[in-house]
Amino acid sequence: MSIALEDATDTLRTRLLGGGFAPGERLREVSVADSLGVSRTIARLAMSALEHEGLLVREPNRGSRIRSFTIDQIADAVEVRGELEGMAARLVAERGLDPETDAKLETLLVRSEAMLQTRVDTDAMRDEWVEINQAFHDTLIDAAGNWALRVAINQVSMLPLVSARAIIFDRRNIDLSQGQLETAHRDHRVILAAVRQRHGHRAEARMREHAFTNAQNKRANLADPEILRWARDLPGGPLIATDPDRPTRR
Amino acid sequence: MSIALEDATDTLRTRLLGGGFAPGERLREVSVADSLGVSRTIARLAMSALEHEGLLVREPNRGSRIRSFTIDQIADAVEVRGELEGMAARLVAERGLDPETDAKLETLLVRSEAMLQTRVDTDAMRDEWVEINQAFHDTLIDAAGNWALRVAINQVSMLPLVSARAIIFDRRNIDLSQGQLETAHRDHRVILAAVRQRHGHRAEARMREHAFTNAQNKRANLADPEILRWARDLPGGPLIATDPDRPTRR
DNA sequence: AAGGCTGGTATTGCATGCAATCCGGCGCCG
DNA sequence: CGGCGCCGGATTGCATGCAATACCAGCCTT
Repeated sequence: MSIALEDATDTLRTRLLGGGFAPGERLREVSVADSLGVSRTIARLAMSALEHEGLLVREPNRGSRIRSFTIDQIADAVEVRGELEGMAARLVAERGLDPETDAKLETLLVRSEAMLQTRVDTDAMRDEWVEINQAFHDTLIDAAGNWALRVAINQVSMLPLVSARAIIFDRRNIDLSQGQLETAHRDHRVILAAVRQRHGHRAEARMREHAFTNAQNKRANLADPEILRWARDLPGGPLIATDPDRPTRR
Repeated sequence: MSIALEDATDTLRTRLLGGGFAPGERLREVSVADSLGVSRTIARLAMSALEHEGLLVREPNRGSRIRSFTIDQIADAVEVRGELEGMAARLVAERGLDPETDAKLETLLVRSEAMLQTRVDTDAMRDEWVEINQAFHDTLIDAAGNWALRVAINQVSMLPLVSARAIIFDRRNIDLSQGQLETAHRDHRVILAAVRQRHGHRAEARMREHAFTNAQNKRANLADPEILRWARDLPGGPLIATDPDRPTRR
């Protein structure tokens, strides 16, 4: 991709995930092009890319609409991600961890532990936590050395609130939130230990559970109207459908 | 997508998978456009779509090249498909099979059994077998009712020789080939039985094994130069890299 | 003679213009 | 008064033209 197109795609994606448009809203090429300051061609290509990513649906001769996602769809996708990452963990365990990857994962976990010594209660800390979490998952996936697996995970992670970055912090109840982080961290520890011991099945099972917990938390959290309201500030949050059975139409 | 673009994309995809271009070859927009009888715009969009599907890689300002796939990459992708279809089988088992789906799967298996009464040794029969096989897998996946799972499977199945359609028949040894079909069919029978009994874990494990066997067969078969030569007639066959370490350059 | 630079050519990247299609409103006819 | 058909505006679909960039060959310099 060229630079202008890539910029336009990124900007449009961010705008979509950030709630620049209402779910179900129809996107007209000209307005997209104008708002991005590019030509219709570029806007069209960017929309095409986002269509492939699953954020837009294209209706022949009618242009594109924004997809909206139900909480169940999101949780389902998280479970799929868990299945795939479970496979990644299994593969790495079976094949063995090379020293650099091992060290990298260890460093990440040490950083997590350092953070957990205090409470993760500032935005900066939350951001750092997200980074570490993402890096841990990515490192493990890449270590599996299975290209198709990488692609599949990227595909599902593209959906809103599915990626390892999408962590919902409950600001009302810091203790609860902190507890979730501690649980997640323990999972990471156990997974890494299992991988080191070449326990493929255990690594897989634990990774799956790790994701399943996440999916269940999302289901439960997003059912809470107040948490849902916070979640709308997350990337993709605005795309959560309020009423699953009646997708927003114009 | 519009009609001209869709046609162009399909044609180009078929041509790529069919070996119209050498792996690693650079595709120039004008030549693609001319050969498809469309404008550069459409050619460009079609190439962009195939890039998202993973068949092309785009280098900035340098256009697109055809990806080539090593046997290992293909087998890896088959294993990923197996993992995902295993999940699908598990979900269906846990959630229970509705009567229509049950009947549909049963019908497919009965048809398979009828075919296995005689030898599957004509092209027409092989095609029918492929259809049935594909339908069985698709039905099960759709029954899982997990959209992200569907998307992920479609994504990996797009790669050459990965989909449930890509069955390599060894024409030299009909007995061997017939034996593979019988094994595959027994797998299907066991999977359906496990699903009916709501044995999620068993259904998953067997489906995974089913795919793993397939992946192993592909690894073994494609190592055989003669089978590899036949495989090149399958969709995507020509994209199999002969020498993994030295991707074809112009 | 070898290496670097420069100009030309081929190719991609982007914008705009024209044609095809669709949607909504109005009028006509039953 | 209601339904059907036609027409105009709006929007997408597609093609072409121009600009930018990268590749390559030949020359000039050292």
